[in-house]
Amino acid sequence: MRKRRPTIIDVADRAGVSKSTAARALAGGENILPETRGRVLTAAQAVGYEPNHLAVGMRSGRSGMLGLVIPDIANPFWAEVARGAQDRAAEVGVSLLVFSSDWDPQKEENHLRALRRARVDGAIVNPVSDTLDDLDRFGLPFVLIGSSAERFADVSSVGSNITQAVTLGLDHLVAKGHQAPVLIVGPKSRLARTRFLNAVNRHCIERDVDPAPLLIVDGEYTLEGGREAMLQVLDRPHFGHVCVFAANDMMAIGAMLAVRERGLSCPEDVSILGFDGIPSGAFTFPGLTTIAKPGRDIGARAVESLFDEIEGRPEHGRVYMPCRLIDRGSLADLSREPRQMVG
Amino acid sequence: MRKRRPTIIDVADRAGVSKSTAARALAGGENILPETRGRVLTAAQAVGYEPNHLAVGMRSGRSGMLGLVIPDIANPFWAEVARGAQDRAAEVGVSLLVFSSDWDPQKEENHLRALRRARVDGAIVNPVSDTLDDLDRFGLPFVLIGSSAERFADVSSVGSNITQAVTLGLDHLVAKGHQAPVLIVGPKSRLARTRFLNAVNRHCIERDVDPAPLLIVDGEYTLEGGREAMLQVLDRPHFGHVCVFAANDMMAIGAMLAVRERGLSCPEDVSILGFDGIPSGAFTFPGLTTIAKPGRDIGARAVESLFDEIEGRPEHGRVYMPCRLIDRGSLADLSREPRQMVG
DNA sequence: GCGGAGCATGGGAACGTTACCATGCCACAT
DNA sequence: ATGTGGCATGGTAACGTTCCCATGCTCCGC
Repeated sequence: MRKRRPTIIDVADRAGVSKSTAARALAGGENILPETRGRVLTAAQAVGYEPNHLAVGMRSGRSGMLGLVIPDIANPFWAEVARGAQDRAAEVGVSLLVFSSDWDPQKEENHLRALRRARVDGAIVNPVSDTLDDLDRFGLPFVLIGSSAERFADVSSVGSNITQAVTLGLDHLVAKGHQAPVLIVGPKSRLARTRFLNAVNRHCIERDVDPAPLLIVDGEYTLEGGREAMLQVLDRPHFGHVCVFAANDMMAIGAMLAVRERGLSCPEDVSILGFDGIPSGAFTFPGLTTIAKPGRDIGARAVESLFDEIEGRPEHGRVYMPCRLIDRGSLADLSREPRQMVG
Repeated sequence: MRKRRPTIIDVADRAGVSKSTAARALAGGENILPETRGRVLTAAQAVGYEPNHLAVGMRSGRSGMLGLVIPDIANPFWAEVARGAQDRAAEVGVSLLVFSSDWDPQKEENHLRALRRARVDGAIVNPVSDTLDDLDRFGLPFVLIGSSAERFADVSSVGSNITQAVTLGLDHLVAKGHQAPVLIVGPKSRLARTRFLNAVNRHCIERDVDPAPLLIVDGEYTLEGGREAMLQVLDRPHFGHVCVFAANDMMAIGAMLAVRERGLSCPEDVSILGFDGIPSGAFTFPGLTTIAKPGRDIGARAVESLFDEIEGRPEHGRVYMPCRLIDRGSLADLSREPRQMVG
């Protein structure tokens, strides 16, 4: 037989006051005798009172919970995002309901329904569906995250700053003496591919370089996709040091495996630059030099924006979080060596 | 101005019935005219009714939420556990409140308090504190997970089967022609170290081998810890092929880096067997052969046990989930080669 | 000396749901 | 014809909290 959990009435009784007074004391409100408050606090401690958030949410309309819908909590990047959101939410005593959608619109819809029913105060969503119907029906404040959020204008969203990231990467390559990197990018269907290539083009034009001759190779956003793309590159006739900029760390690591498979070595024969910043980039040999997306910051900032949204001061714009370079050794330094004239 | 969310009364009014009848129809209960139920369901659909779980939880005493407190959601193993728990919970329409304790008893306590206040129906906890005080005070059904749970007897807990895992690993090593592996284990203070070594001893005795001569090397449970341990092994005078069984994938990967650092190669000169099954074990070259802990299954089984606990049919014992071997190539096959006589 | 301001406290409604009991109706057996 | 049982439905209390208003008291100024 599990015993009943103490309520504010138990506290009030023990302190010899009414439940209104007990509530006032616990809320730290005004108009209460310090001595009375002390009695109530002592009583609450004594009976082991814990406020019932269900009741609070019911009465106040604020459940103190937020929803987080990401593709997969077991994916390192999304786990980082979740962690950032969690930490920021915990600072203000808010709990997070976490769901994984597996890039499946049906699951996404189910999860959003669960969030509506749980009466979360708002939600952070990496949208899978092409439309915002489910989210509109959501009828609650929400903030989108990730690159897929960029399809929707006039909605609050948080993502990484691809333009800045690409600039960072390409400038670093140039500083290390590399020219015209081969670009290993995702499949044509993916929005992220277009945005990555656009950023590269913009950067080249800004630096007065013609982006047209850059070699672009396709592949799935996976280890195997990167490996195949790299094999394709190595099997083309080529000359001198090869430099590769992969749109994703998985592909970059796959490319590194391919290099070794062909009996070449990184970074002596091939330089590889990744993009994501997954921790396991440190597990390869040499460690993967990459541009890290600020997953944790994105999660934290999304919670921040969501609070704004909830408080009724929405920004309705996209926030771009800056990326940073992690230098681990997969890039050769050719800047001291004699330049190879091309063309 | 955000408009009020429809309640069961709105549904009842629109269907022209009382809220009792509406509730019965929605609950799919007995004693209701099929035609009436139809009208109610249509009305619910029309007004976009979503049951308020806060109110349900308040009235029924079941919030439909579970708590999950793990060390770090950004750690691949724990992310897998979370994913497994999530999926199992979602099957029955239960939501998960996820918290990261960072192995910090203070944070653990705060998270448990948050769970109590949210009135979750139960919690799954990887315990950090040495005592169960916080959990006892929890006053709710709970299930422990992970190896740190084994400190506590007479409590429901779920973890991986270390004994079976070690048997699997050592038998596999023998099948590949290896003898007397060097054991790279964690620091003396850790409980997991003892349990790992005990399992090795038991296995040796069972297979009629003297475990005494096995070389045991210490290190932190990190990449660097594994690297240093391996360097130590390689710098000792040794002879022939070296075989290493690391108690953790991170250490195994660190060991692999050390091998390459000394100009040797894996698996030609050194064979390495890991333990954990983190996905990034596939990123090394060669891929890490390892014994995978069933993180997802552990999470799912913990939810299962927690349901039992909640329903009042507690088992109060430890469940050991079987591990499996992932063969990726970091072990040389010496079984066809001439045996090296030792001693 | 008395009215009213100001403060500490108490009483009660409301949030949305479910569980229980009451009501009214029809059909069937006596 | 009348009691009885079963079934569809309605009414209402209760879950634990907060918020608003009422009450009673003290203290101050006229």
